[in-house]
Amino acid sequence: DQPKQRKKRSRAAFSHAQVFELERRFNHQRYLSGPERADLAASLKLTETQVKIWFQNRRYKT
Amino acid sequence: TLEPEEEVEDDPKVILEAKDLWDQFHKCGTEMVITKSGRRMFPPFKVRCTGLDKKAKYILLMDIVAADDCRYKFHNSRWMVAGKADPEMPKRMYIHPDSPATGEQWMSKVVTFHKLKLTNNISDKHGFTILNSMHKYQPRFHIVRANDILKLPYSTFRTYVFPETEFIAVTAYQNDKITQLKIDNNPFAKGFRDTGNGRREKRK
DNA sequence: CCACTTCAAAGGTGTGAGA
DNA sequence: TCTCACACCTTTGAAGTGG
Repeated sequence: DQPKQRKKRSRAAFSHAQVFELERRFNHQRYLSGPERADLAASLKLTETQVKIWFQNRRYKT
Repeated sequence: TLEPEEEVEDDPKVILEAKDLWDQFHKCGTEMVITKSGRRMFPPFKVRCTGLDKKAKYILLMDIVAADDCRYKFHNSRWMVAGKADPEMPKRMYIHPDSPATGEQWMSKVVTFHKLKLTNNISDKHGFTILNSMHKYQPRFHIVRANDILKLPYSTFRTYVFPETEFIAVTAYQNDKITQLKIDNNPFAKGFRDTGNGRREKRK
């Protein structure tokens, strides 16, 4: 499914499926290489920056 | 006991978190609200585990079973038996979302079941725990040694019961003392506390 | 990359009315 | 007894800022 994007300037909330996949990958590797990040971003329909920041936040979060 | 699996040495011990709080509620007769859309428990059911095998994988789960076969009513500020229990609801197990995980992982943190929700909706599709209003229930905690969730039904359960977590399911609170305990301790109900700082006005 | 912060959206409380 | 919309809170977590 799609991330919901409405309004001007608001917080993007990733879909359940997107988080599930991100989490699954994180469980396997805490760091992503450039190409890996690009692939994952494309398959999840997220920007590379979003994936990068997600992993960064996820690592910090305990 | 009779698993063809590798030798696993464990002797699990489980302690209930926030026992003091549970005791306060239990003393007054704990009530848990059930709604169509699902309601969390308060106090939240949390446990700390020790004595698991660090390397072995475990599935942790909960269920909530009838404490007796009675229906209750709250009369004259007291819970009284009001006849035989209604037909039992479909029985559901709540598997902790982190399952399966290693003993080391489980023991490293408090195991929380706050995502378990209670409902009175017989045709619930969310996997919530379905209960009968005005009936008494006992939550149970289970540890199962298993690496695959599909093997669950054939595995050996180790079951732990904490009597102080017993409660009566209600659709609206009956005992004012319970309502007050919830308001005083549940952060989400902070808006109903009558702190001198005159937010909310009158209370009876 | 990490450390922390920011700040809406999401969502959990009991209420009190009306069945 | 039960249900539902509120008002009033918290928690969540992507994005911001600086190192």
